[in-house]
Amino acid sequence: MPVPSQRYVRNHLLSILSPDDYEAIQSVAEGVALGRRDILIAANKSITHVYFLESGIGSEVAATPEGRRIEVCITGPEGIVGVPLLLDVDRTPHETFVQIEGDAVRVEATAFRRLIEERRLLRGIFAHYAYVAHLQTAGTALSNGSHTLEERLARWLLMCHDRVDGDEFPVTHEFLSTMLGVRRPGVTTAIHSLEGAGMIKARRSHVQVLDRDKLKAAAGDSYGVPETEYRRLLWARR
Amino acid sequence: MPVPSQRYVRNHLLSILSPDDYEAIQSVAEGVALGRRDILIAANKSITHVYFLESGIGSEVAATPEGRRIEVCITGPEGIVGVPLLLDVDRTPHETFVQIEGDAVRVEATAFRRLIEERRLLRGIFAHYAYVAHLQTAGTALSNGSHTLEERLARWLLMCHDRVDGDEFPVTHEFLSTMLGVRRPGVTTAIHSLEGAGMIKARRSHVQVLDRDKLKAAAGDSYGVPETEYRRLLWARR
DNA sequence: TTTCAACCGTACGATAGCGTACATTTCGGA
DNA sequence: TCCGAAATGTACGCTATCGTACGGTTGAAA
Repeated sequence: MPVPSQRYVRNHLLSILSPDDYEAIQSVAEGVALGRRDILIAANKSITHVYFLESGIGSEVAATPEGRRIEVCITGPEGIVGVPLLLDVDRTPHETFVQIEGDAVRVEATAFRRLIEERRLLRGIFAHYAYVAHLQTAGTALSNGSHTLEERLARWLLMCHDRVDGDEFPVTHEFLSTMLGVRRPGVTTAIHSLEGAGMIKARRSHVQVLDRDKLKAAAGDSYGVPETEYRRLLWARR
Repeated sequence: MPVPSQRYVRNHLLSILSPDDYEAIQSVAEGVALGRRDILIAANKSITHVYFLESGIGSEVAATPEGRRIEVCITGPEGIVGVPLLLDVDRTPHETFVQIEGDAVRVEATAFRRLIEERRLLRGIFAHYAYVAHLQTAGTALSNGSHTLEERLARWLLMCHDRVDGDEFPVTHEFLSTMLGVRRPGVTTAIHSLEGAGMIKARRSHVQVLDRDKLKAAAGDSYGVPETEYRRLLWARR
């Protein structure tokens, strides 16, 4: 698959690069389609590529040796999958997989390392994203520790909504329950509650956001901190 | 206060730098004493310095506009306080304060930026630490979402124990309750439970670790992932 | 030496979420 | 068109933790 010209690239980080930096990336990048559950970064294996999502969503999951899993960060077309490589780290105990299918521009690890080493501005922009990802993970820690399931669910739906086209996206209760680290029936009732308040519409394997403002209210202060910082650091940069 | 020679420096990151890199840092650094509750990085204000702790512990706290607070990461002499600066970010919504008093070597922000820009190896080592800090925050998210209070408390005590000299350190139940995002009486009973099992000894405003192995068992899989990665990435480097 | 604020112990009803089980609905493929 | 697996709805007793309140203890400062 071809890599789009910068004019048409949908990944926000790529779109704000200098034309020169973009060309440098383009010359070593390739386009790929991402299917649901594809593993982009496998746990404890060498990281082969970084991915700039053009559409779809990737999920980073923290795991313990005993097999406990929970989502700590999600990335869509606003970011980059493969933050460890940015930090000169070749592999990670976490796994990142495709939560919602889409397309991506990807760069092989060695080429990527060379690029960020040689290009200061490129490195700076990606570093900013790495920091926002840290804020998001910290926000997840905050939420997991002190918000109700309903608030956390609302936060999660908002974060997905930010990253997809349109108001609807595929997701099952079962999937949500492992991402949030709660029971599946707990998700079912929480979804009913949001649905009853007219914020969303749930159909088998899908959720549609009906009233984003109400959903924000339901999320309370669990939503917004990393989003604000993203805007401050990564909007309208060049 | 003077900055020690590399031979005697206690901060692990500084100790593994090349002599040349250390000298470069030393020439722009100063020694400071850190008192309990001193704020090293204030929320939403320009970051003035990075701190290499020589002793003591710093706490990074995520906060929302509404005032909700919870600890997401702690740093002792194994790390660096001021990760945002590493990532080219000048300020952050989080606050970092001194949890246990001690000493530090600190470097003014502008000088630090110049150093990491010019020195590739320095940048690499610090980037590795930034990644371990991300793992720790992710571990906090995992724990907050899926471990019991007793497991989380055990994890927290182990992480402190790793960073102080000796087996005893100052901490109040009240403080722990805000760090863990739980009720203060909840901490009291959890501490009693660990104490009853002979893992720790609690005195007014202090905790002493008696049996680290048992404490590890009590923490279950909440403890260990970032610690293992720290060893892989940052032990015996030069 | 006294005082008082900080710290700690404990209790009790309330509740969010758990673990589990099982029935029902939906949809894609044979 | 039918079947089976996946997804969803619901129920029930259980447990961890909450919110709150209050009394006891300790140690540093006056």
